[in-house]
Amino acid sequence: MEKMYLKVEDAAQVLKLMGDKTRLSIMRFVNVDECCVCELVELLGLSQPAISQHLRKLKDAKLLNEQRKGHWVFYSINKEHPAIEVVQGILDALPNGKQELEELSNNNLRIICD
Amino acid sequence: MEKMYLKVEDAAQVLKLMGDKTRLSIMRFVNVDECCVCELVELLGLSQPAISQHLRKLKDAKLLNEQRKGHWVFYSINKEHPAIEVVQGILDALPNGKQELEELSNNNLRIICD
DNA sequence: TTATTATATAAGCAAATACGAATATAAGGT
DNA sequence: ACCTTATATTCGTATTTGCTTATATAATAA
Repeated sequence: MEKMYLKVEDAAQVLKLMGDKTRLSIMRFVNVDECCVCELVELLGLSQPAISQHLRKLKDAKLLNEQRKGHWVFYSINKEHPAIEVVQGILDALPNGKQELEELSNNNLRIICD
Repeated sequence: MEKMYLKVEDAAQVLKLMGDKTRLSIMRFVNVDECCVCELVELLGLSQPAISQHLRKLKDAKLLNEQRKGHWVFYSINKEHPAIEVVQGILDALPNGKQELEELSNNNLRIICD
């Protein structure tokens, strides 16, 4: 199998999106488990519109999948993204969000749907 | 050896810097071989001040080393950077700059100092 | 010294960005 | 139908960004 290269412009777009600490942490969290907006608001300490706007950019770039479950909209990492290996390489170099998500659980702030 | 994680803020800074197609290509080129400013100007088709300003940002972030040789200032990738593995992972996913640098050579536009 | 070449810096500006406030939409419960 | 909760969108704004133009600095050669 021949190695596929990303286009420089496409890679730059992904890196620019991940080059913001809020969005980078969103990716850290959804890399552990899908998250709904209110969980990310809680985890990141920003306003709901701010989080929604970041999520929209990540979704527009196909880095995230969106799935509504009742009241909530859950976001998950898109493992089919052409740059997924680069994305995972980046996230692997960071402390993942597992611990923070567990703290959310302990405070009964996690949303469980199914 | 215990795995060292980057801080989210530090990683975000590196990604933001690489999230610009001009700077990302600068990194592609210096990853092949050290380059002077005028070579990068030629390769990237931007003004000398524009390139200088991009180089300064990369240098300030310690992603690049600077070395003067006579008239010229050569920039090379800093292999000691804490995020170097992430950086290399990104560059490995891109077509490297070898071919474009060879074309420069063929047009006698490469600067050879030592 | 003066001229030339390579690079850096400063100033100004248009475009992009990240945010909050206010408002709109969507879903479920009463 | 109404209310509440979760999310999205719109708008205004302060900040940042990437570039150009003009100028300054650094190194070498004549």
